[in-house]
Amino acid sequence: MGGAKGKTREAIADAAASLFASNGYAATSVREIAREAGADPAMVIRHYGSKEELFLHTMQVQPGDALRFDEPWNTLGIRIVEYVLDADDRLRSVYLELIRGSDAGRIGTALSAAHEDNFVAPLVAVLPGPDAELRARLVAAMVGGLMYALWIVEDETLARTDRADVIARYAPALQGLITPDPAL
Amino acid sequence: MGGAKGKTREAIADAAASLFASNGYAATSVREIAREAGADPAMVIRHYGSKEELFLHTMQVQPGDALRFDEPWNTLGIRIVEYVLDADDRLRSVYLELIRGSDAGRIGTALSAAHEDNFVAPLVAVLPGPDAELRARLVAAMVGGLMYALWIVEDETLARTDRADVIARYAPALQGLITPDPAL
DNA sequence: GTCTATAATTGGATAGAC
DNA sequence: GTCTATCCAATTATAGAC
Repeated sequence: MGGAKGKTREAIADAAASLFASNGYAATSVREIAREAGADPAMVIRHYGSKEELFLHTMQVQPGDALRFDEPWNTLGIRIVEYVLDADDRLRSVYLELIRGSDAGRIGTALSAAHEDNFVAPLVAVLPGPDAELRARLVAAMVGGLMYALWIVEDETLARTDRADVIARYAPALQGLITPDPAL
Repeated sequence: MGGAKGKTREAIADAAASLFASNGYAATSVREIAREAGADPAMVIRHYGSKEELFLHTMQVQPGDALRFDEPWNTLGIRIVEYVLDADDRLRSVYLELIRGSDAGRIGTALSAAHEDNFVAPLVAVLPGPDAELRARLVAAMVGGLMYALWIVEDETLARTDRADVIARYAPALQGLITPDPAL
């Protein structure tokens, strides 16, 4: 882990990230990754063992991508919606490709882990009140729903809708699960 | 369209539906479908033109699967959540495989169409009040979120949670978008 | 560490006899 | 309508020279 030793190794990872993001897992070949990286197909396997390993190594939610759940609860719904709306292309494609590849055992596991680590667990940790775990899991589901509509179904009308309007309508639904409901 | 003429044709469709549902699009081969149907691989192509055509022909939301949107609005949120929770294996796998295959052009289009025809359009038609289209699209997103959490991520904890509790927590969020908000 | 060459499979789809 | 035989393209992954 140091210096310029793994130059081609990094080039392969970069090329893979770019191609997996653009064309998806199935449509990206090891040959194509090697060509893009200026390396040899054999090196791709030599460095990462298999195409799936390389995919899992590359398509990960980075530490910097994580949403902060430690600020005031009464605006958390808004911040969560903004997190999805403001996601950059890389983060977006990571989730998108994990979802699309979720039938392959390891990739499905990686998606479950990302969902659990990045949304469910932090939410469970901060949510006050009863049924915290259930509410956290349903909030996480709603986040997934926004990703689903915008990134998978590609609801263009929704994507073109004024950002503030989407937040004004969707965030309260999240907030309703975040703020403990005395009546329930 | 009658009689016992297309016997193998139907056998192929049935085998394809079963295999696509169990193993997904990519992992299912034309040869396997033929074997399961007791037919010849060539017949699969002869009848349906291509594997993708067969997939699109097979993995469709049937008329009987459709949710009714014409009953009283104040319980629509509950009925929508129940629709997802009560979905049978076939309907579930149709959505699941459309989502997973959504990077292939035609399949992605089919998913968008199913989403639009089965959720967004009927909702827009019945929702009263302002921003009906935006609210309909966000309700559809929430439905997708529940599918996402239960079927793609396979949140086992959520799946094991008491049905009534899930409804009690998630349906109000949908209902909040369905019932016009005078303050907005 | 790197590359050439190729193994070993598998896939979808077609041609043409019956 | 049906089946036999096969084509052709593409894949991941490996073996072994340099």
